Amino acid sequence: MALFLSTFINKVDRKGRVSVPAPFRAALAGQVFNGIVAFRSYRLPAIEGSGIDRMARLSDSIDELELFSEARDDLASTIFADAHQLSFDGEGRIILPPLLAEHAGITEMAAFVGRGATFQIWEPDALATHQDEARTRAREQGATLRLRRADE
Amino acid sequence: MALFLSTFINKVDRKGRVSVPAPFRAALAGQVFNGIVAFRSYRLPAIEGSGIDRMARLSDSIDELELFSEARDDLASTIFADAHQLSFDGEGRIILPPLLAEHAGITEMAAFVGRGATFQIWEPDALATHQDEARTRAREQGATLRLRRADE
DNA sequence: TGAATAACCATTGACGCCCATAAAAACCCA
DNA sequence: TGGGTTTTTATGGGCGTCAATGGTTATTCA
Repeated sequence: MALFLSTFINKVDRKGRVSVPAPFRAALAGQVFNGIVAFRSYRLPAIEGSGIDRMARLSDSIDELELFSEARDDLASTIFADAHQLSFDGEGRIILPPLLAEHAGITEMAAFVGRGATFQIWEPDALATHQDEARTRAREQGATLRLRRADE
Repeated sequence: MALFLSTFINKVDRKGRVSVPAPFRAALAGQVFNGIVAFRSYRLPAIEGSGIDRMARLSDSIDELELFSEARDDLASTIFADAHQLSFDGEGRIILPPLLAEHAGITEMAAFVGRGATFQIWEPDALATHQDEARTRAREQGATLRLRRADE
């Protein structure tokens, strides 16, 4: 499974193209679709991104929700209907669809933020604000995580 | 699992490169990514380091939290966004990103401190100060530790 | 035929890769 | 055990390559 780490800030050119950071491209290498999958985050002013492999897993997770439930319905329509397949050009760039760019407030620069199995794309200033809040919240609530054992 | 012991102080050259101590490199041998993962310590003026295997485990742990929950979000953005993959050059060196070096106050020299499954990178003087304090605190509080049995 | 998109090429600056050297550690053998 | 030899580390520097970015031409679809 791909592992996305760190944050990279790249420029959006006048044609709406952005380079996907080389390490992210490397993490996606070998997947059936040569590009990324992106959709609007429904809680944050950001774009959610991942490889196409992850979408298959998401589909499975949602499949496990109760049939005809409202939650399932909402998730399915929010995520899959809104998902864009953005393929790489020869230089590893994607074109940010206006709808997504707008949702994240991206105009000049785009910040690619690793989140482990997925990543997000933010407007750099909005990202800085959000991270301050997230860090504070994580610390205040003493968010902890039990680390899985290697063989678990 | 990698095991990092002892302390090594190496020079940072003008290109920002530092040799990772050979014993640490040996401990990391065989991992999928030939290098280290580093991020700013939350509580200390130091850099936290580990192999990529540990990050993969962290990613799996976070994957078990509820999708799109706030807690998951906060953890992911706090942990992964700030992590850097630093690969070894042919001589076992890494380049310290300015952001990390700055956080730890590292300019000339870097101290690699083994902490078992992980390690830290310090500015040598700051490390000495910190260790004095830690030692004093440990003595005052009579810190003890129950050793796990081998099969526990 | 025009607009949007995709494919192609060009530039530059950073980074990875290679070689060289010196010191230290490990090794070997008498 | 001790002295000498070999190997490994740490460190410094140069050069080629690739990533990021910008622009131009071809191609597709309405």
